[in-house]
Amino acid sequence: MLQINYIRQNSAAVKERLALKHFADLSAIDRLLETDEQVRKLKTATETLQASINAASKEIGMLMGKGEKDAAEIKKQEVAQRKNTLQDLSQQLADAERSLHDELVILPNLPHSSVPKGKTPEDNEVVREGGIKPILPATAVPHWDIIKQYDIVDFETGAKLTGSGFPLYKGKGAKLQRALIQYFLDYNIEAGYTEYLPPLLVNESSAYGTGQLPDKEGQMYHATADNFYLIPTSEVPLTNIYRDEIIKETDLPLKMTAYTPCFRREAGSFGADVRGLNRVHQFDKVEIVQIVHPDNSYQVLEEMVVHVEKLLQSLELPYRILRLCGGDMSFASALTYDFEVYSAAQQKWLEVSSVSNFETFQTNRMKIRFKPASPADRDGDNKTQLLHSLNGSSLALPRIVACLLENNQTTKGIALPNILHTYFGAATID
RNA sequence: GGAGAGAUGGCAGAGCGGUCGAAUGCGGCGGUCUUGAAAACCGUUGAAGCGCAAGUUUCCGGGGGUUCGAAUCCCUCUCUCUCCGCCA
Repeated sequence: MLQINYIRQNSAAVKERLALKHFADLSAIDRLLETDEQVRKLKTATETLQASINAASKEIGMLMGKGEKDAAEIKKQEVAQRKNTLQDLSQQLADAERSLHDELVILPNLPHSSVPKGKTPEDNEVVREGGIKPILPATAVPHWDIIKQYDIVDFETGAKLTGSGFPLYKGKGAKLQRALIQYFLDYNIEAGYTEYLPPLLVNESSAYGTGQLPDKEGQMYHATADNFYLIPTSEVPLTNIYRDEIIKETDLPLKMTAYTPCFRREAGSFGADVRGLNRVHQFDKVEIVQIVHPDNSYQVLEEMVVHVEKLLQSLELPYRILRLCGGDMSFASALTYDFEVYSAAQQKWLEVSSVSNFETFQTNRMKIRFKPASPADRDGDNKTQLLHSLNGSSLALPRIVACLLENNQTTKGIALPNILHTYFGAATID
């Protein structure tokens, strides 16, 4: 959620930034500022009245104490009248505040100055590419055929158990998942991230905190009997660990990692994109999250990008890094880098990671703040400030698996990259 | 699932319907003392908002109510703990 103070002071810039994100209704900003004006007027009026009532109540207490009952009675009547007005005013204030919140919460985050113009994925900017695209034999097939050949993922039985998009991993397929998860976690921990194993269901406040609610409700599975949501990513529980906390500056940065299954309803998706492991309702992902000082967040973002890049390099997969254009970015992000790996058999790029800086968009909702350590070394005061939050996949498994299978297929089986041999307990899947 | 107890500041823990944003202790920060440190002593120390300011409002788990006035009384929800039941 954007901060109203910022919008008030920078309305022209806000409009310009929102336009880059293709936010349709820029006049919403003017309406928002009007509502804000209204709220502040009502607030002043309400509080002045409340102050007079509080003062009168104290007087009544004193009069009662002195035994001057008649004088106290007169005061009571006065207060009763003012309370009528107060009720009216505070109702208006509550309405105005609700409108302000509703108008504010639908605004997406402002894109960073480096975000390229554009509306569709074609407008994303390729930052760099790495790895070597393999030259596959004529007999090469896509992963949905490979998994049948080696009997390692069974979609039909998954559909029987649950529904389509719930793969059943089997034998070496299951073990490959476990090997990748273990490797990714070890890699992240090595880089200073603390491992967590969070709940897979979260309450409404948590889903709201990271921005899944109110607008993306339909994307999550909802356990209605208890009003819990199945997490679409471990970003949700991880970031919410620090909801409503004021963090000591000396404890920064906070670096977290977790493996969890992720659940996505993916309502409305269709077509060739959804074949095999390309898009599923339940998948495994290892996530990294950082909560950092606002001065460092873009440096940290670059570090996270390099972190993920090296991970992909270690898997010996051809990849590219994209800087997403305004139209392709997520609601909450200020700057996003997508990682794609090249699926040689499908002859297309598959997104395997998305690394974003949310600046204060999430932390404002969650009230994740810090108090500057020493007021003396800054010229301003030492008011608590919002921190910046960032996250990225490191990494999401299904498409990595798809590429590993497709790009490494040989007549003697799937030749796994060196780094996985120990984790998997073998060099090939055959 | 059943019965009971509880939720107060970073932590622990008081709190009679008015003088309570809240005693006290610990912790934190600053200082005195010290070559330095410890101890001792002194001071200071919650958050959010409105206002140019003076100031003022709100917050004692969440929501609602009683009252001129609620941390304190009532209702309700959530959570925690103890005991019982069930269970990997």
